[in-house]
Amino acid sequence: MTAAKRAIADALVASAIDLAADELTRRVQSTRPEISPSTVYRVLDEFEELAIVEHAHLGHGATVYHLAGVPHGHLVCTGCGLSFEVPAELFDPLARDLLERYGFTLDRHHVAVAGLCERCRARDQDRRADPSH
Amino acid sequence: MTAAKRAIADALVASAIDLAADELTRRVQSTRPEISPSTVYRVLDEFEELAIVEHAHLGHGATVYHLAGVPHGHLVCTGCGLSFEVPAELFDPLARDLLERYGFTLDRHHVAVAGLCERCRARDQDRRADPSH
DNA sequence: CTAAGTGCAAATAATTTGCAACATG
DNA sequence: CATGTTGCAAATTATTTGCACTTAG
Repeated sequence: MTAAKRAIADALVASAIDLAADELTRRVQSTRPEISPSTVYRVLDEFEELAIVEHAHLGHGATVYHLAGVPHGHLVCTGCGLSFEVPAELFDPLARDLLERYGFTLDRHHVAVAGLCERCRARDQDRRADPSH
Repeated sequence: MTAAKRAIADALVASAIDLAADELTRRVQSTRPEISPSTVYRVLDEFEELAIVEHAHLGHGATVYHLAGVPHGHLVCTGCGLSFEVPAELFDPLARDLLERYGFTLDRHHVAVAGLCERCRARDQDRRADPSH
């Protein structure tokens, strides 16, 4: 294994949450500034083929990556942009339904659904109740 | 209402499926070649604010747009790239769950989940059974 | 008229690719 | 030493923005 791969793997292990390639590159470069973004993308691709890493698409934002082995879905708030990781089992009933009705096999660790978090929901309702709009 | 908006609205009404801004621009330009992509993006934004149009993110592909009023979710096959529209009610149980457990209000018409369609699933299993890999 | 809307070209952002230099086994 | 890896710069794709010009009301 090469130095670049080592550094990228380390950064992935060290981070608790999903990271965009962008952010991952920044972290890797804090130790090894010579490692280029393209290498990060290439290594991530390779890691994915080896099933070491998985990615998900969070709305319009950049693709995020995380170590495989901790399956989880994502809730993305369209109000504030924050995203939350939730256990993959939450999607099991849906997965069963999709398989039965459409023959579609849901990829649970790749799921990101949009909506409003509690806070943004509340703010939205206030706005609707408020006459000034 | 301006000519550009009229043309874009017409193209949206005429298309049965969700379109990327890219494809929508192409269709609009087949009639009015002078209409620029930036106008398409700007008008789509405006239509969204008026709740005439909604968008969804299908995996790593471009954002797709469709007329509001026909709520539906999307299944995106990571094998062949095809996407399927499914009734929004399919996500109601999940929506209920997310609200109860996380206070998260699912945006049903904005949902796109990844997985494998029947055909790609089958191909995948074949590949796994086949010794040549 | 006058503000809103538009075309065009340039700017961003995320990602990919070509290629020559380099490191690893 | 042969091959797989990398860094860098340039190319791509999707989208946004600045700005001068046009058009609808």
